Amino acid sequence: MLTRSAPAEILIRRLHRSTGLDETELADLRTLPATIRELGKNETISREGDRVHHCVLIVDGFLARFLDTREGKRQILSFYVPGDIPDLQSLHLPTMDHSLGSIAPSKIAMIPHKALADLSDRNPRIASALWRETLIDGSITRRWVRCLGRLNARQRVAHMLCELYVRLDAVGLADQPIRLMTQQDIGDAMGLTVVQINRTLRDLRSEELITIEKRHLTIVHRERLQKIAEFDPFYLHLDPEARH
Amino acid sequence: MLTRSAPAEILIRRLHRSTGLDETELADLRTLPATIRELGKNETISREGDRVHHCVLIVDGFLARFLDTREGKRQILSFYVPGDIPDLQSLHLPTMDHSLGSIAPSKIAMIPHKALADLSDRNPRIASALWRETLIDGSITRRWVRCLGRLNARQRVAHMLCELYVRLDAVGLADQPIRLMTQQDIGDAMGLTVVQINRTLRDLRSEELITIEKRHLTIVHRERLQKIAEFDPFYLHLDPEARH
DNA sequence: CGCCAGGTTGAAGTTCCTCAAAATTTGTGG
DNA sequence: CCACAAATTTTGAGGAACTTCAACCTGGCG
Repeated sequence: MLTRSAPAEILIRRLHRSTGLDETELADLRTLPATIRELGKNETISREGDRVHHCVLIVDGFLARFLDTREGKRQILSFYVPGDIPDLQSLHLPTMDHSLGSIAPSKIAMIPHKALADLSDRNPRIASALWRETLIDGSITRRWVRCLGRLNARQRVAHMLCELYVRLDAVGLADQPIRLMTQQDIGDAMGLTVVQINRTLRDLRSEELITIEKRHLTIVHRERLQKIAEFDPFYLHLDPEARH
Repeated sequence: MLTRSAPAEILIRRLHRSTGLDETELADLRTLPATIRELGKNETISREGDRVHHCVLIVDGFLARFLDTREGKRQILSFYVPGDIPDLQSLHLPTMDHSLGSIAPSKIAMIPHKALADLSDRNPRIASALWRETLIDGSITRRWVRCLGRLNARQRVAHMLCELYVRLDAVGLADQPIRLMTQQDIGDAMGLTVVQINRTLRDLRSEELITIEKRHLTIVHRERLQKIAEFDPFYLHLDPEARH
């Protein structure tokens, strides 16, 4: 059970923020059964083609969805932060069309599909909130398409950092410097090589737009970075009432 | 009303194929009100930031979702073919986070959100079928991320052509040569310039993998083209029971 | 028949990749 | 807490893939 457990509270806080539903309406989430799992770095949770029976709620760490190419190159499709449920789509499409794994030591709660489906049937508001989360995930993926298709390395990296900051900030994790994933992971996400990521980060640092100390990122000039990246957080739909 | 109209039948056939629901279960779709609209080439239906109140069902033609960059570059996020509802997400996220427009003369049916929402409430099977469509759309977008991030021009174009073929085939429109969008549109979709698209298509033609006559595409060697593109149609989730 | 969107080609330039090596950081066991 | 191995970051040099610019075709349509 998630009763008063950290996972339940994370999810409630998250859905409260994204949908505006109050705690009473979301209290049902505490009835969800869940198995906690601790993961090291680079552990795969599910693979393309797998049939899965649980959804994953991130309690701590970073996960990523990814696809591989024949020559062993990896493309990360999306990063996920605490409070995210990266494989919510598996509730309706249980055969994975991509893989899911950790890119940092992480803690996850595995929630059986059946429990989530039953809860959704009982509680249409929660069903709707989960719907919404999945659609926002789609919006993020579409931004990445634009990012990969039309921005250069500098803009892509800047965009990724802006998005990461805003998403972490939304769950209260951007107060201190942000622990970054490896440059290889950033490259796999932005469709670039590690070398290029390294040079781009060096340039952003030398312009004093960001600092990185012991792998921890601080954004020094958020406005300038956002301008470089053409970043507008609207696509994250963080404010349920926002009208652009 | 969509009663026995072409739009209703297109949607019923489409959802029948993708979900396995039979005609009786989907008959309710005929009660949906709809306004038919004819579009020329390159007409915008809705823009990033717009608040919309209808979903669009494609009856004939091609639509595309897209995002622009500051310098006026356009990134197409996805192509849509007859039977698709490209903006189903607007039912839950009514403020557009991207734009939608035609890339060929097209015929669309505009269905009011309210009617679709009411029908979904009344008929959970249809609700679920629509859910599924949206999730498949997400799967397609994720493939495009991999395509843009990790494939070269040749592979990207091959992938796009394979996907277009299979999606059109699924609605019975791939028997004759396929009327292509402009090379500019293909470039905007694959994150490449027109020039590069032109050269890539020329190469694919000279290898006799495809032929293009009067802008109509025929895939001569589908297997070889799929191999080049690393194309596996599973991600389209066309067969509701497929397990990879 | 002539206009114009769209297709085609060449040449030069840029961005990013590849390969390779070295420096630094992180993690682990003693 | 140190020493060592492994992982990650950093830098350089050369090359490939794609872009940019600019011109010239082509075919469908009024």
